[in-house]
Amino acid sequence: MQKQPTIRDVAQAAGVSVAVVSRVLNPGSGPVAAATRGRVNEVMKNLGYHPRTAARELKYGPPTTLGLLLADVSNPFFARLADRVVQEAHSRGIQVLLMTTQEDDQLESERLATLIERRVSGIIATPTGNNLATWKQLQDLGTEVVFVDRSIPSLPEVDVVSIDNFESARAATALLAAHGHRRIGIISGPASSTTGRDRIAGYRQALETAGLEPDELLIRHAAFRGPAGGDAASALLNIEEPPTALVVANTAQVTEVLRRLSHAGIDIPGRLSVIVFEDSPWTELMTPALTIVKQPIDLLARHSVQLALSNTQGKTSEKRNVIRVAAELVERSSVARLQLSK
Amino acid sequence: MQKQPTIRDVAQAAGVSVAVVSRVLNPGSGPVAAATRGRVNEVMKNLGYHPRTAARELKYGPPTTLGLLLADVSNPFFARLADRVVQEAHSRGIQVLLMTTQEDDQLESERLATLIERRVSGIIATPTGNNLATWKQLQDLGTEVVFVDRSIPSLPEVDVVSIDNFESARAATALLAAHGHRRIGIISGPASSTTGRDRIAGYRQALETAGLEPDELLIRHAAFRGPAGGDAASALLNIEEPPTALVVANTAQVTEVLRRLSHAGIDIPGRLSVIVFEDSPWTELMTPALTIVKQPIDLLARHSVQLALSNTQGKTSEKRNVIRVAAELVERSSVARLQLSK
DNA sequence: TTGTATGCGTTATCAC
DNA sequence: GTGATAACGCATACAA
Repeated sequence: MQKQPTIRDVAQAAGVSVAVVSRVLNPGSGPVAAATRGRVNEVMKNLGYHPRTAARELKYGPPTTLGLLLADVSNPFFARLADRVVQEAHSRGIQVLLMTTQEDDQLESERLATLIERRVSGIIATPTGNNLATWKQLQDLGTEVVFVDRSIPSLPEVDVVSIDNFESARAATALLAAHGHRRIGIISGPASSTTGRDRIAGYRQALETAGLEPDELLIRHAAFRGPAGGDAASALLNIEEPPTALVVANTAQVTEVLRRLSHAGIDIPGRLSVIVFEDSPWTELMTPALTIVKQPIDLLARHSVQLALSNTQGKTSEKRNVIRVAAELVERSSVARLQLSK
Repeated sequence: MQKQPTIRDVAQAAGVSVAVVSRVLNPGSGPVAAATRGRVNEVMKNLGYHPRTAARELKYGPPTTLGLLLADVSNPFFARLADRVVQEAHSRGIQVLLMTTQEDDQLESERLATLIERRVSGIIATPTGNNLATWKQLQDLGTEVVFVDRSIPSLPEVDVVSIDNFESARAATALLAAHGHRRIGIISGPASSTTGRDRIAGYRQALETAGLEPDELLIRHAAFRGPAGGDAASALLNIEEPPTALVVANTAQVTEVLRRLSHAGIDIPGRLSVIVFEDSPWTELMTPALTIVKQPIDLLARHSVQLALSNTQGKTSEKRNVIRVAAELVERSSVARLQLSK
C-alpha cells in the first residue's frame, strides 16, 4: 500500500512547478509547451497520479455529483429508474450518490443532511412527503431539487417529473368500462401521495364518463411497503358486490396483490379482469399475460437528470418545471369482456 | 439563493473562534464549555450551517464513501443487491456512489478512474473481467476491492463474495436427475465468467453422480446482455434429442429464456421441467410457480460491505477473503417426474 | 511559457 | 477553555 502521489510529487518529478501540472490537467486553463505537456503526462502515468476530487471540489462548488434519493431500489420500477439516471448522468460526466429512504421520514431527513454536507448540485427524489423545511432549505441553498414520480403539494416550487397519473388511471379504467365492467375496483397508493390522489381522480373521471356511480368501497389505498396491498385485495373481494375488474395502481404493491389473488384462486380474467401499473418483463410471462400501464422510465430519467443539472448549465430558469410524460396502456390478456351471468 | 455559511461565519456570529466551533462539531476532539456549546449550536441552527464534506475529506482520507460498480441495475438481482448494499452502508454512516458498466470494459475503465479520483475507501464490483492493471492499482493504492457475484481468476488477491455456484448448479441438476430426467440442458453465463464456469462444473458433477453422460449439445453459454439467452433456448429445443429438463443458470437471461419457451408453446413442466437462478417475486406468481435457486442477497450485501470497509476498521487482514454463501433451492411446481412415453 | 503565492473549509497543534 | 495558525491538494491571479 503506497501512498498517493500529489500534484507536487508530479511537479517535482517532472522538474516543473505545480502550476504547470495543473494546466496540463485542465487544458485551456493556460498555455503549456508541447514538450512540457508530454513530459508531465509521462510522469503522471508513471507515478499513477490521479487528481483528487475532494480538493477540486473545495475550490468550486462541485457540479459533479448528484443525489438520487429513492424510496427503495428493490422495487423494479425504481431500480430501472436508477439505472437510467445513472447512465444519463454518466454520459454527462456526473456521478450519482444513491440513497434510500424506505419511505421513512426520519431516514429521509438524515439522507438530506448528508446531501447538504456534500454540496451536491442536484437531487432527484421520491419524497416521503415530510421534511418540508429541509426541502425548502435545499432550494434556497441553490441545490436543484427534482421530484420524480411523485410530488409534495405544499411545495409548489419544486420541479416535478412524472407520468400523467390522472390520464393513465383514466385510460385504464375506461378500457375496463368499455369491456362492460360496471364494478371496477382500484388499489392505489396512500391518499397522502400525489400519485395516489391523481390516479384516483382519473379513475373517478372515467367512471363518470362511462355513466358509472363511484362506490367508495371499491377504492382502496395501500401503503407503499408491507402487506397492505394484499389486504386491500382481499377486502375488495369480500365486499357484498365485489368488483369484476381491478386496477392495481400502486406500483409497489402489484406483486403483493397478484399473490393474494392467486392464492385466493381467482381466475383472471374469467372472474376478475386486471390492469396493473408495472413494467416488469415478467408481466408478459404470466398466464394470462397482464395488461399493463407502462411507464416510460427512460424519459422520466432523462428529464429528471436534465432538470437536476439545469443550474449547472447556467440556464437557471426561474420558473418551476412540471413535466408529465404519457404512459402507455399495453393491452394483453388479463382483461375480458364482462360475462352477463344473470 | 443564498450562499452557504462556513465555519468562520458561525464562529463570528457566535463570538468565538473557528477552533471552538470545530470542537463543537466533533465532540471529543477537545473541551468546550457547556454554555459555549449551546450558543454555538444555536447559531449553527439559525444560520443553517452544515460542515462541508469536501473540506473534511481533504484533511483525512475519506472512509466515508464506497463505490458500487454493477453491470446493470435494471437486472432485479443487482437491483436488490444495490438496495441492500446501500442500506448496509448507510447503517454505518457510509455513502454509496453507484455506477454501471453495462458489461463494457471501456466504461468500466472510466468508472474506475473516477473512483480513484474520489479516493473511495472501498469498491464493491461485478467486474467485466478486464482492466486487470487498474484493479491491481486500486489495491496498491489501499482501496479495498471486493468482487461480488463473480470474480477474475487472474486476480487471485481480490476478495470475493458470491454464492456457491458449483454447489447451487449441482443441487439443481441433481434434483432434475432425481426426477428421472436424463437429458438435462443448462444455459449459463459466458464461459469467460467464473460464475458461468463454476455452474457448469457443478452441473457436470451432478450428471456424473447420477451416472449420466454429459452431452456438449446440452450446454449453452449466453452473454449477459441481449437476446443470446433466447437463442440458446431455441437452439436447445431444436437438437435431435432435446432436453426434458433445463437449468437456466444465467440470471440475467432468465426472463428472455422463459419468454422464448412461452412463445414456442412449450408446456412447463409437462414437456420441459425448469429450474431458474432467480429470486424475483414474480417467479412465484407464474403458472406454474417456478422452482428456483434463491440467492441470499442480504448476506452477499452484508459481507461485501463489511469487507469493503475492513481497512477502515483497522483490521487490515492481510490474507485474501473468499466468502461463499449457500444458495437455497426452493421447490415449487416447474419440475415434474419424467414421463416414460416410449 | 513558467513559477510564486494565496485561498477554498476544515481539523489539529500548539500556545495562551 | 479558548484562540491563532498551519496543513490537506488543487487551481488561479499575477509576476517573472
